[in-house]
Amino acid sequence: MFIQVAIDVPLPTLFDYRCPEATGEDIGRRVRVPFGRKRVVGVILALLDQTPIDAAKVRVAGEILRDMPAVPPDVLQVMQFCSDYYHHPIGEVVLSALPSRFRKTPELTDRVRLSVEVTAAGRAALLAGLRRSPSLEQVLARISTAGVLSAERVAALPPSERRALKRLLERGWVSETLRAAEHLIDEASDSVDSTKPELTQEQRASVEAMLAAPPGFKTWLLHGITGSGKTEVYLRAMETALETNGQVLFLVPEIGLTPQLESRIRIRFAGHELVTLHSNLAAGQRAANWQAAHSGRARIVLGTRSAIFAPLPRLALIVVDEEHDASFKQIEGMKYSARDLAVWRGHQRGIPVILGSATPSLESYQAALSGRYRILRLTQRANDAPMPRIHMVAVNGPAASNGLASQLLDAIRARVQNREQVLVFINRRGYAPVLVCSACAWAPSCHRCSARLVLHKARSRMVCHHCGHAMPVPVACASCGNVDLHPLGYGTQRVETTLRQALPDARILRVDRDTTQSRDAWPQMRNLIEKGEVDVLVGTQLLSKGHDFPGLGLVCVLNADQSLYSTDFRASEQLFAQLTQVAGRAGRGRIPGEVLIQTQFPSHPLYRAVQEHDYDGFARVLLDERAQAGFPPFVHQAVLRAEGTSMEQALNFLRDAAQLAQACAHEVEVFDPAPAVMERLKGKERAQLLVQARARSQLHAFLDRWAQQLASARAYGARWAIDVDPLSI
DNA sequence: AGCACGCCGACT
DNA sequence: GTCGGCGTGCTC
Repeated sequence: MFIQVAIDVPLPTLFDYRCPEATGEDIGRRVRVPFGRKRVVGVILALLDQTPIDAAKVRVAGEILRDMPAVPPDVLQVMQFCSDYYHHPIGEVVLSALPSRFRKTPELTDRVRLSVEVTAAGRAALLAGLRRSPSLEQVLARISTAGVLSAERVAALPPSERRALKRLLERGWVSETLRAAEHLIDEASDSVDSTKPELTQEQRASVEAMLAAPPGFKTWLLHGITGSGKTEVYLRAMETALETNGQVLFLVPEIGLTPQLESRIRIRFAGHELVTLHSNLAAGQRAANWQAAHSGRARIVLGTRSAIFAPLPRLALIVVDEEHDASFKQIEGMKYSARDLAVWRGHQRGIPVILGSATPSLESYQAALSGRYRILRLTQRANDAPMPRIHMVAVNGPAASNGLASQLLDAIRARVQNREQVLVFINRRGYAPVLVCSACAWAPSCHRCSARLVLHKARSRMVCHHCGHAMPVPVACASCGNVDLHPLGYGTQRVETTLRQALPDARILRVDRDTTQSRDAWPQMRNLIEKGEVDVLVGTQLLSKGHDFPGLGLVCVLNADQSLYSTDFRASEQLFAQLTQVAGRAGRGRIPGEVLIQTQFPSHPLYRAVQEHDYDGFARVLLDERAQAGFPPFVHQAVLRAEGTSMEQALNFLRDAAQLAQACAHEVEVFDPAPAVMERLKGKERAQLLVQARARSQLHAFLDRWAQQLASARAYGARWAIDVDPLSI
């Protein structure tokens, strides 16, 4: 008996091993195998009676790791589909979709351990004191101070303390099941009414439409304006799925940004176990949560894109919230779209999928227009709050009064005096994007990337936003020696400085990647915002996503115009979505919301559409343009990306690839190889080649042939990968 | 990707 | 004479 094993190497093949003990039960299980001169862990994908591999080459498999549950067949099928569709090596797909715990070679004694934390009973015991068992008390106190003792630290405990931990577990003073947000329930259940809110008419219509649909696969596009209560519709649909003992997979762009959503789901379904799956989890906890999903114990899995690979034996519903968000598309490694896979998996399992957004992607919207998805609309805000009023503030040239037009400063001042909160949104961090020589226009740039270094005054450094490279701020021009270097343009730091000068008494908080780096920085900031201890928030897109700040009355948007110059055909779609989302943060409480967009082009059709909250009209205009110009969703694209130490390497490979493509392309348009928009990135020269076709089937028939030829083509030392359905080209 | 083998330049 | 550069080739 032979087994076919997926191994974490960038090769498009499985590897066959002799394995007499393997049975059908072992498909999806991990196995220790010799590979080259190493021993690695792979996953068994198939059993074979015989192998076409040369008998002398076939080696004997090691131990099958039966302590872990097998990856179920439907998940293996999703992985196989990914490998085929995205042209990514099967071994990397399988192993990268598993929790990291399951990827590496386990030691014989290394079982997955759960993180532990002190229970309510444990806290009570600790308060009462454990005079007769000092060692128990000591360990209990340590876990209590640590909050959570990670699986790694549990494993590292000395034997005596391990024994103590075992007794604590037996007494129920410490619990093994880690529920990171349990405290949220405690906190929130005091203040939040958890009864179900009344549905608005539109919400009820949406819920009823879903209930009335015949069981089985269907994709619903829930198009609900900001504040219209999409979440409540998800919750009702989840209720139905949970009632019939099903499991729900709930995908979000990022976890941690909006813990309100997590606590809301936990509160509503307090009787059902919820686990999260995302990259910020400790390895042990992620493995434990994966197992909870696999066993069916976890009834709700709330996760980011990689959670699409979670094993869910009784999966009954998939929700993709903010489906337009670009973070559902992985841009490194296997470049999959979790949103598209969600629809595939819904079809595979014969269950409904809900894609929700205030600004659906044009792909999803077109699918709804064509009848492939069914659209559900929420056009009214749930709590009768009016939509924010949006005004354009015209400025002449980008450098209006230190970044902010006086009209904006006046409006901010008025709101702050009125004890309302203000959000100033600028999609660029740092102080100024360029530091330029006033004599010869020289500006420091990154030596590893084709990008200017950004001035970070707070750190006194020049920083590359692409590779992280940082250097001291130059005192003189490297080209002409002139000492008069001045910052050009505006970032969050500079706007913060301007605001501090203009509003010396206001409490100003900057929220960007620089100020939220540490793990609990953002939760603390959110706490300050919620308690009303912040007057003005200055931040990047971190602040635009899904938050609910009831005290927020005014949103100011500063450098939106930048996107109007972009060559990316998706720039308009994304700018409209971003402005709509950020505008949606205003006036969610009792305060009527207002949005001021500072622009040089106040009558630009995009701004008009944002102002009129006219998603449908604008989406149709964009779709017409896309149809005319032959862009997605009316064509299907793939990009062959290559990188090397020189541009010639990359281009030579792509020129050969283009020739191969011409030879086997029917109905497929092959463009010329060209340097990437970001020619140099992290010290690598990059180029790309676009191919597109009218029909998805044509593109994929072509890609199958082409990828095979590319595998044996000369690479000139370049590295390459195919990006199917690229988001940016 | 790793990690071998393999064939040519500067060092104890 | 050896250490070490990265070019090519393989991993069941």
